[in-house]
Amino acid sequence: MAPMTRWLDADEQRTWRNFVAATQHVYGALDRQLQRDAGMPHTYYMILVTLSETPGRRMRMSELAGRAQCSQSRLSHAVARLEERGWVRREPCPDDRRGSFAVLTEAGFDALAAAAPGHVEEVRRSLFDVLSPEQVRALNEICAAVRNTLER
Amino acid sequence: MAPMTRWLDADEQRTWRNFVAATQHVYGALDRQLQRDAGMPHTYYMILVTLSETPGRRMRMSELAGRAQCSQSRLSHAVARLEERGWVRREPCPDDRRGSFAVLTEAGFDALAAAAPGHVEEVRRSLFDVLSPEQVRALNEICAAVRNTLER
DNA sequence: GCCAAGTATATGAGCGTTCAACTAAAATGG
DNA sequence: CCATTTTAGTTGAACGCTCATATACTTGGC
Repeated sequence: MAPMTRWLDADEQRTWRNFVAATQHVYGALDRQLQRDAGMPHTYYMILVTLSETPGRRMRMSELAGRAQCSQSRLSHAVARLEERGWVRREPCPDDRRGSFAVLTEAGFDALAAAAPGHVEEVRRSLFDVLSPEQVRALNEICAAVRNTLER
Repeated sequence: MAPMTRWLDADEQRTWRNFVAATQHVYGALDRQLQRDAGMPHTYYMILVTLSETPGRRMRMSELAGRAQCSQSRLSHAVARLEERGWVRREPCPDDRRGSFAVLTEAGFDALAAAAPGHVEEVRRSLFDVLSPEQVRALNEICAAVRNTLER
C-alpha cells in the first residue's frame, strides 16, 4: 500500500504533541465548565447556538447537523435528549414528509442565555487570553486552511 | 459573579468557530483512520506510544496518565481494555504496594508498529500538508503557549 | 508505634458518540 | 407510472469517558 512512511521529524513531532495537548486542554476546560455550570456538553451548546441564530430559531435536521458540525446520528440522539429537557422540539416538515425541523423553545433559549457568559469567559481564559493578537490572527488562518480541506 | 461578559467580537467568533471546525475535523479524521485500520481509538494509540518510548517500555500508571494526557480514571479503564487485548500488562510496583506498572507487551508493540504508518500519514494529510512551514511554526508556538497555561 | 491525612489506583453507573442497520419518503428515468 | 436509487432521519448496541466513590497502602505528626 503506502510505499514509504513520511515520518514526522523532531520539530513536527513536537508541534503535533503540542497540538494534541493544547486542544485537549482547551476542550477539557470547556467541557468541564459547561457541564458544571450549565449541565450540558459542548455539542448541545453548539446546537442551541446554531438554532438561536437562525430566523425563527428553527432548522432542518440535516442543515443543523452541518452547521453545528456533528454527524446526523449524533444530532438525532442529541435532539432527543434536548427534547426531553424541553429545550428543543421537533416539528414535521410540510414540504418534505421525510424531514423534520428542530425548533428552539423559550426554555432552550433561556438555558442558552444562562450558559453563554460562562462559556465565553472560558473560551477567553483558555485560548484568547494566552495568545497575542498576531497569534490569534495566525490561528484563524491556520484553522481556516484546515477547515477548507473538507469543504472542497 | 462575573460583572460583565467580555463577549467575542466578530473576528474572535470567526476564529473560534474555525478553531472548533478545524480541530474536530483533524480529530475526526484521525479517530476514523485509527479505528478503521488499527481498531483502536486515539487514546489507546497515545498510551502505547508513550509506553514504547520509555526504557523498559514500562511506566507507573500516574506518570503514564500525565504523559499520555489522560485522566487517571480514563487510563485505568483504557489499560484494562488493552490488557484484555494482550497489548499491555500490569505489574505490581515493589517500592510502593499501592502502585502498579503498565508494561507494553510484544504484541502491543507490534500492534503499535502496524498502526503507526497509517496514523502518521493521516496526521500529515489532515494537518501538516495543508499548512505552510511558517504556519506550522506559528501553530507550534500557539499550542505551546496554550499548553503552558496549565503547567505553571 | 499509632492515628490522621494524603496518595495510587480501581470500579461502576450514567451518558454521549459511533457505526451499521433500518424506515420512509422523494427523485429519477425509462 | 412503476422500479430503482437517493435522501432524511431514526434507532440500538457497543464502547469510551467522566464523575463520584471505594480500597489499599504510605506518610507525617505526636
